[in-house]
Amino acid sequence: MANQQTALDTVFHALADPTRRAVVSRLLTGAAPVKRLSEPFEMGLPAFLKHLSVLEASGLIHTEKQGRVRTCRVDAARLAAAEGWLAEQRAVWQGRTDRLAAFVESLNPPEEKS
Amino acid sequence: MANQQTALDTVFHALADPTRRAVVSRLLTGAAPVKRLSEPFEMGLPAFLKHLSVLEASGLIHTEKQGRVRTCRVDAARLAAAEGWLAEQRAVWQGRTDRLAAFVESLNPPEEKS
DNA sequence: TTGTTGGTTCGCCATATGGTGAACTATAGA
DNA sequence: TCTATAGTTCACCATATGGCGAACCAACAA
Repeated sequence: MANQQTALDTVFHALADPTRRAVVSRLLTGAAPVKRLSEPFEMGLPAFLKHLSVLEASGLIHTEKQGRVRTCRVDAARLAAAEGWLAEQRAVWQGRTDRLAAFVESLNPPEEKS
Repeated sequence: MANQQTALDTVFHALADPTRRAVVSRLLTGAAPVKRLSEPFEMGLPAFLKHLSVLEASGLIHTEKQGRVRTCRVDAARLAAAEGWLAEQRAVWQGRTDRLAAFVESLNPPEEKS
């Protein structure tokens, strides 16, 4: 699972940037070539390509070159991995607060609210 | 919402490190003082404190000092914010694939599978 | 009062990140 | 064939990150 941990590292790191989150959001509505993706942003292409490579290294997107255009598409499974970790954590926390609530109730039996 | 975007930046960045994720996980089972939290890790206290301050800056944890011990506790709402963004994205993607499936079906009417 | 313990601060270091501009390659189209 | 376009690579820069050791402060305990 050390591998998985590294995967979470790179996925969360990739998402920790508004440009990259915007790209992911955009790609979720459909694949797109690099230039089209880069248009909404102020930065130059080299900087934008770095963002793309961070995203690709994280597995959040895959790219494929055909002729002179490179098409990018998102890998929703990776997003799900991040969401999964968070859901796990929430489950732990909810379990704890549920037990806490039960404990408090056991100390202080709930009154019937009329 | 620019503020929220910044909040997502810091939350995802905070989660992009195994040490910090472990601390969050640990704190979800209950509050703890700094030293106890730091014990499982190899690094020195100064380095560990930096991780804590990253977590605190992101709002994922809050700390409070009483006497000479500083107690840390998690803020589950921030975790939920990150999970919320991911859930939103998944909804977009699912909406798209649902529409895609509908479109494909409209082209190629489904056969009744016996 | 004198240790010991929990935490903090400081200066330092190596590396990673996020951006730039300029030069370059390779394909598509006229 | 010529040219415009999509993308890539390179060298460079400023700042952020993640770690260290050493010195330091403050509070509890003996």
